Amino acid sequence: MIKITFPDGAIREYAEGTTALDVAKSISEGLARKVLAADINGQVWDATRPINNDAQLKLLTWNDGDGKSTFWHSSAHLMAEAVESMFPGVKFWVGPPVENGFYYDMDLGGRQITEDDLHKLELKMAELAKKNEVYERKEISKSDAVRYFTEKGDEYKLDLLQGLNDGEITFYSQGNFTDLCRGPHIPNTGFIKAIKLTNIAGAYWKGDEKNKQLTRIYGVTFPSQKELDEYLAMLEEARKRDHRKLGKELGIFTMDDDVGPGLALWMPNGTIIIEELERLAKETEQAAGYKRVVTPHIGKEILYITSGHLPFYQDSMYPPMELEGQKYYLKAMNCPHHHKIFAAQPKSYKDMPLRLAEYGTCYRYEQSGELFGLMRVRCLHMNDAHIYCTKEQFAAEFKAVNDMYLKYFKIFGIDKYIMRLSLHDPEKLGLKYINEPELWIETENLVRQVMIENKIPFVEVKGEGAFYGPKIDVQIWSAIGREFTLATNQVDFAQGRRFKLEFTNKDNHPETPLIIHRAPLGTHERFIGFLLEHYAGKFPLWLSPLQVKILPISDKFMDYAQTVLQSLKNADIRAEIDDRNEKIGKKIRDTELAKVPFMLVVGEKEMNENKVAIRKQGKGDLGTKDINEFIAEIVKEIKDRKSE
RNA sequence: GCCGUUGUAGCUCAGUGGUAGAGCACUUCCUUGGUAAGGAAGAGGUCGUGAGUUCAAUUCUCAUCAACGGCUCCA
Repeated sequence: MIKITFPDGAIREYAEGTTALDVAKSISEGLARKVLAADINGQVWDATRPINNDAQLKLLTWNDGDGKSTFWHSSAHLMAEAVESMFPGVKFWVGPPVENGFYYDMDLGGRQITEDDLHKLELKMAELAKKNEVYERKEISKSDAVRYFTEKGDEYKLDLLQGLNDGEITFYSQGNFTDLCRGPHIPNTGFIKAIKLTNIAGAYWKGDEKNKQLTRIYGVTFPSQKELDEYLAMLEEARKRDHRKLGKELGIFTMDDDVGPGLALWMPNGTIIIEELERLAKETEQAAGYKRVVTPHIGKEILYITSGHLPFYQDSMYPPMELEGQKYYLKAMNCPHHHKIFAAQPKSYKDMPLRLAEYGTCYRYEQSGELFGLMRVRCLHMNDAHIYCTKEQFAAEFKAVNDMYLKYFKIFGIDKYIMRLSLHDPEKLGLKYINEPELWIETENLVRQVMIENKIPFVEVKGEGAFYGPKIDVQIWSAIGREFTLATNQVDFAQGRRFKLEFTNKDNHPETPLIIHRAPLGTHERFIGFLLEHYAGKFPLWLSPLQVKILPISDKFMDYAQTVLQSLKNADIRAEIDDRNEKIGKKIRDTELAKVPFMLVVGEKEMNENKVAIRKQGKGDLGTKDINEFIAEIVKEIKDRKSE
């Protein structure tokens, strides 16, 4: 007998070789029908795999992350079985679960798969799922595994085998499909009741663009049709929040073929938001001791040779223009210009820290396939600043920048984000990263220390650093689930020396400053793209391009509407009159859909009492008020930048 | 940049080897209406661009540009 310990601490005895499924059955048949896998001593196992020793056991169902992953991993195998039946000879690479479903990478041997095929594959999968095919686990020796895939001529699985040791190799089979796989899997295919293959994509083998491109099929499956329907409805809702759709509807920005890809044109409504954001940034930075500067959009080649950007990023800069025998580049970053401002006058330790801020316009020749609405563009306006400081000042300055992030996040009600400490990859020193191994370690520790001391939660990721130093990136997600860096706070130990930046320290010796690059509001493009999705287009009052719309009941009250408009304008409130020849219901509907925060309905009653009938977007009728009282209230709301 | 898909009116989308349609938006007229769509009429597109096949191309083929879904990349 063996002892099984349950999550609640209960211990029960079972025969040696019992399975998680047996355990579940001993509790209830209903539970057994839902068990997908089991957590045995912290490892996820097949529910049907014999347990031979005492163990901690947690039964995993659809409601557990690991249960879901197992379900989707098994679905990938089911899809592979269907693909193999339709495309004999197909070779598979890997097929893992992902955040919302699974994919499988495959080499179709020159054949093409179409959207029509996806539907056929779904039907085939459903047919196979109904057979309740059991996922069978088999331990196999490395030599047998190598022989199996050599006979099959499958170079991909042979490549995978290279990295595995004898004794840790398992095969899983269901129906006619056998795959090299560490598992685990759900008990049988019958659990998979609802199937949607979402798209076909190319994916480089091992994620390296020099390698062959494989075909990747993405899909998602569920234990019931209802859950699939809910998922599809959720996607539909997300699409409604897509900043590209909302940006067009609300007249925020537009793109035009004749201007060029990735070059957003800010329309009047979008420009109002930009100006409000810049006002916020200016106020905040001034209070935090920053000084504003303005620099040109271009610079000579030598500037970017000195900064060290050119060898790393030449391909993603717009090609240079030649004038007077000199090459000029459109600036892809503001730092070199700012460094030159630092260098323009001699500095002493008394000038430090020096914080130079600019909403700088940068141009980056991003790869065509990378462009994505406002989130990834070729012309961007960065909430940029560079802080030149001594080593002693660094921790306080770095923390102050982090505090500024948090202050902004509070204003915008941003609570879903992750701070990521982005580190260098030692294997890519000299290639992607400045070849200063010790300085890397030193500054990375410096940043890590600041984060730990200030108890700021963060994750660490290797290979995401800037070429000149480590950074803290704030990661956010767009409405359709793509991950983006919203803000960034970077340490630079390289450029100060490269530009021979110096200040005279207390001992009257020249010293090179540390530099912090920071952009808490990211770029206007990405930030407004994010805000559109964050607010679903319903901007808070202070950011809303149009704050108040006046809706006269009929044109008899147009004169009164004009006096109301004038009062609002005198208080710097962005307001308009809906002077169309339409009924009030129609005007309300259109103004609601345009997401204007306040509507003021004015008719005979209001005119006689010098009042306005207030209607709030999404909230409906709020009753009447004296016009000055209303103005006083919303002026305060605007000034406080209330996010609701 | 790579793989795949798409491109018809301002927007959302039908449609066809014989040079095009709907709804909304827009304009005009009627209506002057009290909290999410009043009525009528009208205007608007060389069907992304270029070439080829054809008696004839928006439709078929190729190229190109752009967008979209991914991959790679992101100072």
